[in-house]
Amino acid sequence: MTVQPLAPNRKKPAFAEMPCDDCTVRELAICSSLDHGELEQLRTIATTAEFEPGATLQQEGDAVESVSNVMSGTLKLYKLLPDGRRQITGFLVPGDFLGLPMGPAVPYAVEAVTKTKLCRFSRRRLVELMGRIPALERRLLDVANEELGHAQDQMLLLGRKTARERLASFLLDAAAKAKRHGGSGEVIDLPMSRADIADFLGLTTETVSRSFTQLKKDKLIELPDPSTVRIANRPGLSAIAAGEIEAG
Amino acid sequence: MTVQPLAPNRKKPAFAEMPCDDCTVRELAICSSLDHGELEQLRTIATTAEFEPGATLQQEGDAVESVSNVMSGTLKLYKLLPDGRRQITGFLVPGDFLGLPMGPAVPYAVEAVTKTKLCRFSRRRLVELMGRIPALERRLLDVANEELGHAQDQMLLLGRKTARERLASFLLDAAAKAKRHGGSGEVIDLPMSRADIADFLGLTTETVSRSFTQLKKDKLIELPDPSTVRIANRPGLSAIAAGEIEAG
DNA sequence: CGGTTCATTGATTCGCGTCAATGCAGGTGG
DNA sequence: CCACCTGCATTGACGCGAATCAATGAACCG
Repeated sequence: MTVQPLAPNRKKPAFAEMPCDDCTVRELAICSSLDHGELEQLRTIATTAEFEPGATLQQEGDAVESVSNVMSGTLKLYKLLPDGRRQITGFLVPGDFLGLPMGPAVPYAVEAVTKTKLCRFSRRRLVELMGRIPALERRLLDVANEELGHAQDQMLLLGRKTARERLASFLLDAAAKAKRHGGSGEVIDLPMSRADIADFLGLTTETVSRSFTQLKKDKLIELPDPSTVRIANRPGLSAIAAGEIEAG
Repeated sequence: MTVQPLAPNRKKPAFAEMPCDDCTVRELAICSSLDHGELEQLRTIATTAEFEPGATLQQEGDAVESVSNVMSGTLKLYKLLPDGRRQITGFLVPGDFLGLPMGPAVPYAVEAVTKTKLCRFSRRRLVELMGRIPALERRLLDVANEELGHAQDQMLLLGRKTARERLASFLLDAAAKAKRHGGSGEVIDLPMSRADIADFLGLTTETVSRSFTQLKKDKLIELPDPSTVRIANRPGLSAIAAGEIEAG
């Protein structure tokens, strides 16, 4: 998951600085739908940017000037209520697209969980490109459809699942994501804090922690350290995540 | 429980049966992006179908053969857990598009709340048309983006809002929807049961009912009958929905 | 080393769920 | 026309799962 260091680029065409050939997430990102010529066009409007953990990329309501592919690192998207209650609507990992839903203003805040590198496009120019490259628009529609599916799963989780079921679902999703990026599917690295997990699952840190302990006691997972989880009993964990178990 | 279309149109071009000129939701539906010639093309692949209240249009996991515009009536989309817990992910009203996210199988069940009329297209042929009509694809992307925005709002609601706040949010959304269709924005008709509202808001019917009573007591709404709500104090209701109020 | 942040665990509270009863239409058949 | 359902909304009594409040421990760091 390591990426070679980059010079700080700003607005210059990033031809030399951003060789797509070296991009480790090209097959996952929206770029995967493009042929060589189209990729060349996209490349000319792309720049890179890097953020440290905790950095705020944008606030809810900010004007959207750019959209991005995540090249490395992890981001969190969240919404806030006036009194500070927070709901994290998603985590973005390498290959994910940042910028949906596309509107004049972003409906959520974005913050870096780990050191994160983005491949950025001007939103305006991307829209222009979409007009000329149907495959790009199609790909974006596919991504939006995927996101919509995840969002609906998350609604079921937040509206109807117990704390235990929520955590089980989260861990399985994380494992699936990790697998897409060369992970084993058994061992999961969780770069985000318990508070982040709680705000994603609609719980508190205490409840998340207790649920971890509970899953561990039941031999469904192992917890070598707080940010590393090993799935010890996948069928059991899946059954809980799916809501197939009566009691705990 | 399952009801078939009343007007059994199958494959015939529905020129006579579905005169778009008479369509009252054309300006709201995906059709709004099309010029006359394009509308003509879409019309040739459209048929209509009608469903009685309670009719199941499709089950979660069914193969997708068609997508639709809602012409009249109300639909609910929902997901189920094995033990019967249900999460309604959305209600569709006239002008809404049924079929997102577009995949090989629908990730939710669809049921008619009231008598409902659909303008239906073969999914396969719509995808073909999308290839030829960029505006159609663009419009669908817009719709998907809109849906994504709503989904994220709903995640905040389900994960972090109190029962009272959830109901206030729901009523304001319903009022906004009604206004798009010529309603006053003050009086809301709720065709769905308390159980449906509960399953949409991640609550129980009892809690929904108690929250109604509470809002009524606080003079924020009036409730002439269970399916009719009048907003009596919009600023107050908005403040609650936004989570700006300390206590109840 | 003190200071800070974060995860875990325990004790207690509370909002909402569960269980139960009542009321109120609307439909049906005698 | 009325007796009797049946389904839905409302209300009350009570219990539980997760939140809140609080303390401890572990890792990191200047």
